[in-house]
Amino acid sequence: MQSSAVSEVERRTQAERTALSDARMLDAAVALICERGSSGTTLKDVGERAGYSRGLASYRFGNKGGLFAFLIRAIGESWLTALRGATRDKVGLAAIEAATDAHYRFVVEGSDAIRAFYILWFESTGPDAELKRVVANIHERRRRDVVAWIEKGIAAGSIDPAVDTLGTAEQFCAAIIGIVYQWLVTPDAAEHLHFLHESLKRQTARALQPPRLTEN
Amino acid sequence: MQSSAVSEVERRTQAERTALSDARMLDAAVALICERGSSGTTLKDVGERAGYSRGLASYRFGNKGGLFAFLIRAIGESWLTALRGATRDKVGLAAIEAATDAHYRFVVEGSDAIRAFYILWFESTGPDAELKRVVANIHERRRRDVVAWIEKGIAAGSIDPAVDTLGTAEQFCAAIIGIVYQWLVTPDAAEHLHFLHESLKRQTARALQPPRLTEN
DNA sequence: ATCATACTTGTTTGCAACAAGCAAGTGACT
DNA sequence: AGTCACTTGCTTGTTGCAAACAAGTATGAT
Repeated sequence: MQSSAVSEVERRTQAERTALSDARMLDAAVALICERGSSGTTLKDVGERAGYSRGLASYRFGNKGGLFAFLIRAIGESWLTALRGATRDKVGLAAIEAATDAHYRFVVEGSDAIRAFYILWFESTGPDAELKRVVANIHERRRRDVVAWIEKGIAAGSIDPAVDTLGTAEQFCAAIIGIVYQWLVTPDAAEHLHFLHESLKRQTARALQPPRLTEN
Repeated sequence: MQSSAVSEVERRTQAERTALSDARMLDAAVALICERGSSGTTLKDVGERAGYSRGLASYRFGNKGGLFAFLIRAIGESWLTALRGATRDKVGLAAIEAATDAHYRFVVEGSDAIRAFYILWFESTGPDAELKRVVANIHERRRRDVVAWIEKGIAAGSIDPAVDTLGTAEQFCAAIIGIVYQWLVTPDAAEHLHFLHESLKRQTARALQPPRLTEN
């Protein structure tokens, strides 16, 4: 509004230009991945759908792997922020339950971006190097968060110290992945997704508060 | 050995020829997928690595999706057979535990084929149509098996009839998927994989034999 | 000998990847 | 403030490669 308010050509700084094209290409890529899958998404289409030339996505991200890594990073970051908000000040089972709820909401609400995110996530199982590293990194961070919650719960006295911390955390993360998988292949079953999250909370609660040992 | 035993060119029936080339291309594809991922695997390389021309894989399977569907079907079938053997005559928790053990062994032993199988499995999360249907089908069959085991366990009196049959089955299948994911991204941790399977058995046992209700 | 089926080779099309050019923003010097 | 050299965002031209299909050759069947 400041410099040439009348001119139709809005003047932007270089940083703003890239930020804008990045954002537009992110949207375009998300839409394309949801529509055609990641292998059906071409760099050409990403650039053009974002309103630029066929070459821009290629130029900016180098190759398909670069684009995908960018997407995972960007969406993953926004997810991480949301998660931190949801679990702030919580420890132990309460934190895990809050995180599970947040995950459910995130999946249901953010739909398209999250779907693309997880499609890429699962794609990273092949030996595709870069993407694999990024995803493994996020996954590891998740696991560490869960471990920390359990340990703080133990310290606070709300969780049995005898609990297998690492094992439970891994089980929990594995279950989340499994749930997401179900959602991806059966996207319509929204209520079903809710059920699986609830069920996971119950199972984790049981794992963290083991029944009093019978003495044989 | 029958017709021209001396001749170096062994005579085969047409059926044998295709069976042989199918098998060789399956091996080649498995190896390539493990080495380079599915997107890095070309039909040309599959044909040539199997000892044929660049065009054979394309001719036989039509397109990449066709090849992948073939792989999933072939490997999935062999897995299903192994599973049926392992759970024969078992019901309830015993069947589920046997199936879990069988899954663990299958993954550890069959390594390369199973890895390729699951890499493709996870890839099928995108909207790639054909592969997706095949995988969803196998997944559904698995789930139904688990439901049947639980129901038979209830009928046999070894499982509490109040148990949420479908929910537990889905939880179980989701956990298997999650475990496999872990293995794919961290293939070296073999003992870890064993732990996750054991842990899943324990959790499922708990879910199926809920602690006697406290009466509040 | 003929026919059918397995397999190969030729050709087209489309994308990825890179290179070279054009355009828009930035900062310094007057 | 104006304009000039430089940097950075973006586009267009080109090459190589794989998918997909068509047309041909060889091998087994009858």
